[in-house]
Amino acid sequence: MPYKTNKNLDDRMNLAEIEERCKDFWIKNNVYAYDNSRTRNDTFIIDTPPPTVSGSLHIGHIFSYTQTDVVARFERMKGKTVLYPIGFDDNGLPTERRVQNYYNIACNPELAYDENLKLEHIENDETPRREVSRKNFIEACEKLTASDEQIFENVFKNIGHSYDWNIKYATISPDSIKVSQESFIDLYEKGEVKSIESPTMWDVTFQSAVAQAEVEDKEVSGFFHDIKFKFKDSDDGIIISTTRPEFLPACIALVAHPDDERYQPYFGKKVVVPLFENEVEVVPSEHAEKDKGTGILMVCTFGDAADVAWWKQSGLPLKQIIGRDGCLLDVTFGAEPFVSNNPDKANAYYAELAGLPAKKAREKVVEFLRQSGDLVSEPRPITHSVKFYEKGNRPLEFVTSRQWFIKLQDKKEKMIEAGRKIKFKPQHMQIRYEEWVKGLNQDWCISRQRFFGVPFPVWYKLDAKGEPVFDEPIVADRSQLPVDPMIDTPLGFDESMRGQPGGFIGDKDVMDTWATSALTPQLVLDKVKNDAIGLPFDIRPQAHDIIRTWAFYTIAKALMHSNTIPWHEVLISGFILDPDRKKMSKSKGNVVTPQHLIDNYGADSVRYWASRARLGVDTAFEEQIMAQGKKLVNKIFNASKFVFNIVSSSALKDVKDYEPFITSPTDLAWMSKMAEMIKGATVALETYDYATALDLIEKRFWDFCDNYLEIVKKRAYSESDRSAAATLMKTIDTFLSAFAPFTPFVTEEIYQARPWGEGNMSLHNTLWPDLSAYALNAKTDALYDYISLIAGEIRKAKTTAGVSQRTPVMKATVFAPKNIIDTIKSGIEDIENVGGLLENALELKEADTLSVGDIALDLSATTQK
RNA sequence: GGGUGUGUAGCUCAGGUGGUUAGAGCGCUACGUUCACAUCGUAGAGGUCGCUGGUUCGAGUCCAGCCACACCCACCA
Repeated sequence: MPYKTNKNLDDRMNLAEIEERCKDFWIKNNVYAYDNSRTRNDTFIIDTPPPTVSGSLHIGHIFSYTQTDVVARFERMKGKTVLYPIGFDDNGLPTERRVQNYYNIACNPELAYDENLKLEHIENDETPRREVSRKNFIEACEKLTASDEQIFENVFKNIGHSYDWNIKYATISPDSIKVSQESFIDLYEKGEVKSIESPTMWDVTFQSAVAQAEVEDKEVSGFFHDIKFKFKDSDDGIIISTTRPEFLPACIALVAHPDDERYQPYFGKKVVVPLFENEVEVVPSEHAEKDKGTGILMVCTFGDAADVAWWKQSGLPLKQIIGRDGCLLDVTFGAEPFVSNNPDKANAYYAELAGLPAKKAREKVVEFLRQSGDLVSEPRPITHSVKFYEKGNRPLEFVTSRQWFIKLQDKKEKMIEAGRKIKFKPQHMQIRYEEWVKGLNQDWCISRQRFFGVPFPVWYKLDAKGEPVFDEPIVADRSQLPVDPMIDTPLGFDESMRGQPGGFIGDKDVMDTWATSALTPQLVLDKVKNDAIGLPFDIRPQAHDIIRTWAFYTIAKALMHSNTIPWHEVLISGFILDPDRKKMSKSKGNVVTPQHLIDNYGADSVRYWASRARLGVDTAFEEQIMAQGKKLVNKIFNASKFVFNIVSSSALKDVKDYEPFITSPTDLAWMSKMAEMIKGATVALETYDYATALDLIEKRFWDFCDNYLEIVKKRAYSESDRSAAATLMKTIDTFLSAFAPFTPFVTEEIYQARPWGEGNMSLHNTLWPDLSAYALNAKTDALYDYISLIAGEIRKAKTTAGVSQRTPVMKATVFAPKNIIDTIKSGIEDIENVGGLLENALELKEADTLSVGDIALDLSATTQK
């Protein structure tokens, strides 16, 4: 399909029209299609980040994704085929959370499917959530993600990202589920994945386990409670400070440091837990620190991560009192593990607590302690940091449950080694990766007790009593994938045996969303089905906040699956900060969305803004830069239009092969400057330093408009001179290519409207310019600088005199060393033209240094307006 | 407490291997406006390069120590 040209750029520039024309042209002509017949060496592969589908893209996405697009476009123009996929991360908790809020629903897997269920967006979050079946819930997720993804896709197309839209994946699609389940099976067979029952960090709102990487600390206010644990048959005791007195019923020991003299006399002795009256021992352990608080603490199952660690090596019984919903479980004192010297009293207290959320239970316990006199002083307010799921708003609890884990702790060394084989840009981001790996203290919990995600390809046999046999999971055969164990039946079983003693049940959990997004390279390979390519890819662009998740997990999976690194380089983009240098986030309400900026300034200008920032550097959002970009785009358009006019009326109008006509010394000197620019920009782009490349190109372009174009304007219009017109053509062609990765819309429009050249092909399928043939030696090259300087001095003289630039110059003297004078002589006509010099007005005099003086203006010519 | 980065003009940012009067764009001021462009041009004002020491003939640039800000991790009785 040919491009609908705006012939000779006759119309005034209309950004919206240009953008529409280009989008249409690029898509209909498959301009950005990946060519799978090319060799790996001729292919550039990008592991594009699939944005999380959770509402709207914000300007930070546009920022970093555009930087990658510049790289992709450059590599394409270097002659490579670019495998530049696009994906959407639409499975997992973030999506479910959005769906719950958007439709105000919650999943209740007990309910039956309602095929007439109507889903509507509900703004008011006050009304209680409507409960829907698992199937209805998943359908709601599918519905909302589909419309969200369409919006994302439009924005990406509007900003001109050159993805191959044929290679589009979604992490919840059947293909992705298959790849993700294959990954699970592979790791299961390799012994890298295990299912164990153990205390796990648990989000009580989403009622799911979460992984270390998804946890973040938040400062919250709380209270220290000083509680007296009395020795048996004594009024003396030990005072314990705790922030979580509601855990008293689950207390299993008191712990102090072995060297702590204050408590040495008590080690081995028993104390009585207030209210619940069970006896616990005072135990020495390195776990406690002498100079923290009172130096002694109570261990409960489980108030925090340290409790879990201590409990694991203690051999003491587990007293789980927090349930999956964050409320206190129903337990009875009087039998193991809830022993008590006074079960009736303990049960009476506990009956008041059972079913309450932890926070409410805490208040109740404090009230009881106050009454019983065990609270030795009033609670003291403190702020302390507490672990939260990054997307949750209630503190995490430790709940014992059966979860799938991928073994990571035994691979720290290998992971660091792998990280060192990958080049991080900027380099210091590698240190972040290593620090995270070093600090790993848990395996990767990949199961989530949720609904919209990749199911585990696993069933469990039921024994004669109907209890699941977790130690011998039935793993799906690869031929069954993708599989949903809640619907599909394991090989060798009949669906009628589901839930029956001696039969089977499906694993009802889904996988952590990262377990799938850590496979983005594999998802892409699955899509393109080309055996000639594989891991490692060339680049992984991403932001620094997800080094510990996305980069880390992808490296881990590549290592475990194929013992390789997933990519050669990681390009870390910076964040966009708000004008107060604060991180943009929904909760702060300072998020800027992109579409109105594209509408106001044009896609090219927004891209210009993004391309100016260096990798890894956080940047304050500055709309002025887009205005600056718009000026540049306008200038590119107008300068091109001007050159088109000149060329159309010149002798070169119908000449295709114009380059041999570039012969005049000034023009050759200019072309040398252009060659220098291309060389610098190429080197910069090859190392992903697009910002430096843009800077070089832009500076030279403004120089072109301000100086070169002014210098040759007059000569270019003359019938006899073909060199100037040819140089202008070559210059415009070069600038169009050089700007193409940055401002693809305006450059395509101009390229297609050129009065010379073919114009059927997209500019973005042409090759990056090579001007090395024009690189001159420094002496000849300098002619352009001299002329610019002389013209500048004359211009300045006119400005200082406050007269029009049209004012003729009667005399001007250039002082310069002999060799420079010789050079200048070769461009004398251009100097006269650009300066408005009368005949013989220019005088050249020998001197030690180059300067311009004795400028005499013909003021009589400017008196009338 | 451990780690990383940043601190240069009112604002947003550039400033390889240390070298003459420290740069750009925006903003501000003045002037101009020529047949590509007012989404224009020319010129000007504006900086003790976070602070303090050190190395050096010479430091924005190297070293040490501080200060401020941001981010990551850990602790969180």
